[in-house]
Amino acid sequence: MTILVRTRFAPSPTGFPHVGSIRTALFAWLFARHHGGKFLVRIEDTDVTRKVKGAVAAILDGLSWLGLDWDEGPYFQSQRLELYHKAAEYLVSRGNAYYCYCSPQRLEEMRKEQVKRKVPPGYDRHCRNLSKTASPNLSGQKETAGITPVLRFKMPLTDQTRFQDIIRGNVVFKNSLMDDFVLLKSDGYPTYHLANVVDDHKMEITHVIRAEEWLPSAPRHILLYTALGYTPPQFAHLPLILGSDRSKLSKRHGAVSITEYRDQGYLPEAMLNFLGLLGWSLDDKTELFTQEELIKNFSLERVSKTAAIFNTEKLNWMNGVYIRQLSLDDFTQRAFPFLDKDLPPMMKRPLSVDYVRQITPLIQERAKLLGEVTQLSRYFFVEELDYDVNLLINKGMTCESTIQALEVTKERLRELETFDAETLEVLLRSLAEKLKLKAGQLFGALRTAVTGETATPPLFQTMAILGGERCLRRIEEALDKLKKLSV
RNA sequence: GCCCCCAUCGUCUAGAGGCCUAGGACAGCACCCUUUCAAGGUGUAGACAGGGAUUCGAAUUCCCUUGGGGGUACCA
Repeated sequence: MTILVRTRFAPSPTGFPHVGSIRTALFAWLFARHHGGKFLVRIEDTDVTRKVKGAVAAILDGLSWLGLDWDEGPYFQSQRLELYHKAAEYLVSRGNAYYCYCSPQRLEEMRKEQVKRKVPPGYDRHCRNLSKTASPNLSGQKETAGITPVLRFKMPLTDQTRFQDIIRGNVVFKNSLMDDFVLLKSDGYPTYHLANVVDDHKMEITHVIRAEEWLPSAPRHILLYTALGYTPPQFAHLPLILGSDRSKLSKRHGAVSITEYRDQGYLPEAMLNFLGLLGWSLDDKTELFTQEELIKNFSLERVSKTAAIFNTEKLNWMNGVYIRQLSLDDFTQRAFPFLDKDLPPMMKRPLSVDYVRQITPLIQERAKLLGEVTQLSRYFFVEELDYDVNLLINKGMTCESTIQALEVTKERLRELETFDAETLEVLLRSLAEKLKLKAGQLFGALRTAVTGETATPPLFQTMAILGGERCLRRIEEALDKLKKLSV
């Protein structure tokens, strides 16, 4: 009998979807899909104070954007409180949990004291034996005095807890070093530990795939499963994603939310590919994967143990590869919203799709991000060019020789009947020769005159799209600038 | 401090005792192509953290040191 694989992605809605957490989702999803299992989404919203509005929608958007579809959920822990309370009661009845009346102040002082004395910090188990040693109605007294207790797990004082992590192998923790952690907070919500264990069991999760930061909690969870009479699932603790300074990737390192990457113009295919390779690899050479190939080849056995730095350079390269692979229509369609958003608002809308489609072939292989498209093609849209006159004067040329070259060119262009790239090339190459200029010198001056840039797509194609009229006008303007400079 | 995890080029990684004078990719550099910029091509530089042990033989196994990271909450 083969067991159906069930994995889950369990983010807390305390912020926007971090690429690290999305990478975790991706691996859990890939694992489920590879095994023909189920993938579910569960929102761990048990911290009322840290909830961020819009976070759930952003998380779900991020998943959908990458094509990570889920079979169940999203479940919300805040709607499942009863389940956790039942589990808590069970633990109390079995003597595996107890109420704790210690005030936050007392706990804080205790912690300070422990740090000062250099002993391992942790709850001192002050209330652990309260119900047995004190009078039976003590709890009643405390509660009427306005103290709402928390529920703590009664940690075994001896022995060790060990488990087999799929990625890390055998891991062992001493029970005596773990404190009696909180299961139920005084506001009635469960902590992560309780809710997570109860839900993973109830949802029949077979493989808990999560980041390494959870590794130290794993033994607590295993003890909880056991105390609850559950069979623990398999665990796979993924390596962390680090920022360039080797600390856990965070806002300080720049963009961390998957939605930010989307908005900058990264392609979901590229993002998926890149994230898939962060901590996992197939072999020593394959870099490019489609979603299907990722699913087909993914395995937890090939996930590395080492934390990985998020390498934006490589992401950019990969995104460029994916952009170049797009069909022209697809690229145009994807670039369009960026042009629409980034071009000056006073320009008339809607933008001409036909015109945009003339330009995109020239931009496609030059853009690494869709967000760069506007900047790379501005002069095709904006009438006014703003550039430094000196850029018109190329190496080995003077203001005068440039003026002369542009004057002649202008005249010749004016006589032209067909203003296409081939005609322009024939004309301008021979013209450069006649003017005794290197092709680059003439073309360079012309390029700046016509686009205001020193780096553009091939000149003749660019001019053809711009059209004769606009080119002549811009050459005229360039000449004006040059003449002002020479007086 | 204590606990846990990890350790191959700057970065992502391949490597599961001889195939390794350690392979690939990004980034770097050089050259080629070329009207500029890209793209592409060719080439180059660049790593097994250190020390022991096991073995005929170690990047690969074990131990120690060092380094890095994570955890240590009525946060997840």
